[in-house]
Amino acid sequence: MRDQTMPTKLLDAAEYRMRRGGYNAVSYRDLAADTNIKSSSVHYHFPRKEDLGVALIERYTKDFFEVLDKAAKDATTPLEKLQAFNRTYRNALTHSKAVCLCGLLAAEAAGLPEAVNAKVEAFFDGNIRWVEGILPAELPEDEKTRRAIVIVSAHQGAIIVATSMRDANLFDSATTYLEAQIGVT
Amino acid sequence: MRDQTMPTKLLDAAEYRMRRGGYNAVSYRDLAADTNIKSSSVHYHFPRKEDLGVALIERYTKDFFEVLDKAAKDATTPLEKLQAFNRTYRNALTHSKAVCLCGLLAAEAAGLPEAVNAKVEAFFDGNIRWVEGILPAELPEDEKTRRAIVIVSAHQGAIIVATSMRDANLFDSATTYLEAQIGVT
DNA sequence: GTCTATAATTTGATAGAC
DNA sequence: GTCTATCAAATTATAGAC
Repeated sequence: MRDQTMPTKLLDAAEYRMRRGGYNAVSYRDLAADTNIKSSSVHYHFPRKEDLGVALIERYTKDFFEVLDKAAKDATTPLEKLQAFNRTYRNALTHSKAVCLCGLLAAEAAGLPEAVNAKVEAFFDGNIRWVEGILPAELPEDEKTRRAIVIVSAHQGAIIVATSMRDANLFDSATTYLEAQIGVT
Repeated sequence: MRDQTMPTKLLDAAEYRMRRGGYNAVSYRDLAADTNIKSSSVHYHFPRKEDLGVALIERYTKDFFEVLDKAAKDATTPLEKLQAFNRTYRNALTHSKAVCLCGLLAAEAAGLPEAVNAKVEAFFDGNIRWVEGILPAELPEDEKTRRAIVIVSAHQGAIIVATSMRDANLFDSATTYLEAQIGVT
């Protein structure tokens, strides 16, 4: 694995902090300390905090859908595809031991720059459309939309509840039940 | 309606701000301005911010379960009781146009005082146990727990997704589907 | 209970040298 | 690209008068 560029190191540090404490839990001085440069140098890469936030969500969203598409690559049935979606969220919880960046920022929306909120909305819009696309073709469009929203909402809620109760098994309890319903027409 | 005491006014202002921007979006100076006193006077009522946070979650939790029990008072079937639970969350979204205080603080947990996190956990624990209590008696305990977690998670997620997408109907789309499953044994 | 005054720290951000 | 130096504003919090 070759050396990371400074912007990448900064985004890594920012993602770690922001997914645990939220937007305001990330400061330029913390990021500078994390990457062994000075805070003024952080401003060179991301002039305003809003720029950092937007870049972070863009990378997070891109990575999310790459992992998701890879996980769903060999899946053929709606159930297998839903399991790939589930694993992608579960991996975020297991490996990062943190909530979804966009779930957290969505909750904090009122205090955030509009450019940041727009990127968060796009993440959810993409999530819902992806899930709509894997549901059984015979379902009517509005029913697909409804179920996609349930599935995305339940995954977002499950990752928050599991994190709060410090028990990752709660995530599986919540999402396994969803799987049992996916095939039902 | 008689005059509110200053602690109540402060908690009202704090709840409004915290449910929109999170824990760090609430400052003593903002609360002082909201209630027409000085920030040092706010410290008289809540010496440390942690005290304010704990008091706010305690009140929020008490109010939540009072509204919930009242809404479920005349409900007899599991479905009717679930609908009361659903209405309680939906009211929070409709009237406050904000996410659940505890859902937001759970997501920000890593940056918050331990006393605050403990109160947030207790809110979720109470939520899950309440829903377990309304599920059909013939279900095995572990299945009741599983379904309670799905229901609480889905409501938390739905309020966040609906807020982010600025469409309260998404909340109904997500939760109506849950209702259709409640009676299934 | 509320005020004035103030302390100590942190924050996002900029100017200009190397 | 990174540094030193600095800034203005905001933050939590305290001391002491009324």
